[in-house]
Amino acid sequence: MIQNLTEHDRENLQESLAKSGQKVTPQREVVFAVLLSKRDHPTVDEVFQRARESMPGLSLATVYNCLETFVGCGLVRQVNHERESTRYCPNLAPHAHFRDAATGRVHDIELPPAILQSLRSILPPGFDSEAIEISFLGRAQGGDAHPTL
Amino acid sequence: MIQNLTEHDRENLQESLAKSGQKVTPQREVVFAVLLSKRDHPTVDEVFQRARESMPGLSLATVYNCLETFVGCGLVRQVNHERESTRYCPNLAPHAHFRDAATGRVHDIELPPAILQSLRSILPPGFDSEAIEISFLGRAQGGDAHPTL
DNA sequence: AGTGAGATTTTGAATCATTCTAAACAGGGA
DNA sequence: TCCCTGTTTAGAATGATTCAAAATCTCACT
Repeated sequence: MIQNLTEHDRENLQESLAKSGQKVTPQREVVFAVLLSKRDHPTVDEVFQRARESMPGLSLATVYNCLETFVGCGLVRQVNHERESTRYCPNLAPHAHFRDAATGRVHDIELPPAILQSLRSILPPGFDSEAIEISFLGRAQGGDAHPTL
Repeated sequence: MIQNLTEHDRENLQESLAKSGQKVTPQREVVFAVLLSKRDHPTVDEVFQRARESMPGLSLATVYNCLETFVGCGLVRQVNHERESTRYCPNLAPHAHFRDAATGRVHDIELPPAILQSLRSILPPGFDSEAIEISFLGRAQGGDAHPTL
């Protein structure tokens, strides 16, 4: 069972929602509490299951709504920005991707080995990485970074 | 219309497939050619549309198969590893994610500001990034990086 | 207490990418 | 030729997410 929000967390929720002109609702409180009480990067469905324990009538759509709202006002992060169709590229050199928020286009960004190295070094001992994925989200003024390679 | 593979590209295809005991087929040639001829990170459906121009009978399932095969033998990269359900986390501090391939669990990895800075610096002029997403895929020996925060 | 506007929630249907299944097919030995 | 195995195909099935419309709630104003 999910415990209630602390005074501090409720205030935080209240303020963040207020900034985008939205209100605290019982559903939002429960969903937020779920997120805070077990920080294991739950899926929407997991949040739904857990939240239902304290609010049985809660609907899945509401969980989607709440999460979208939270992400919108910066209370919560989405682990997987890129939920559109998978894309493929034959560029095998290590590189990052830049998704232009305006056009949806994806550009390759060259990745210096030094950076790759320093990234690997931030992993705590015991963590072995096979692949690193780096993607920027933003806006590109000009044309292509790597026109067509 | 997609041009044929160059001698060199066909050899590359042939060898890579051979390594995992697979064969070159007309369908695979076409799909590979599509990938090489316009490097704009197409979705499966875009690949399908383009490939159909030179091979009208081609089926969508085959495109999925080919792409999976190519990724499997390292010929092609998938831009979006994480195609499972979206996950959410209330950790707003800048951090990377580490997905344990064995358990599917996602761990937070602290991200030193210096690294974030150097990452931003690799963007060519004109590219303005609002968000950076970094995720490792690999195996974790021990327990959690950030047990429950 | 009553009314109305607007936001929020609910239910269930719809969408869309992806995967699965089963049948047809292709090609290379025995 | 006949089988064996890998590949392709069409269409059904799955699963996450979104949408639409009706019901409900909140709160300001009366």
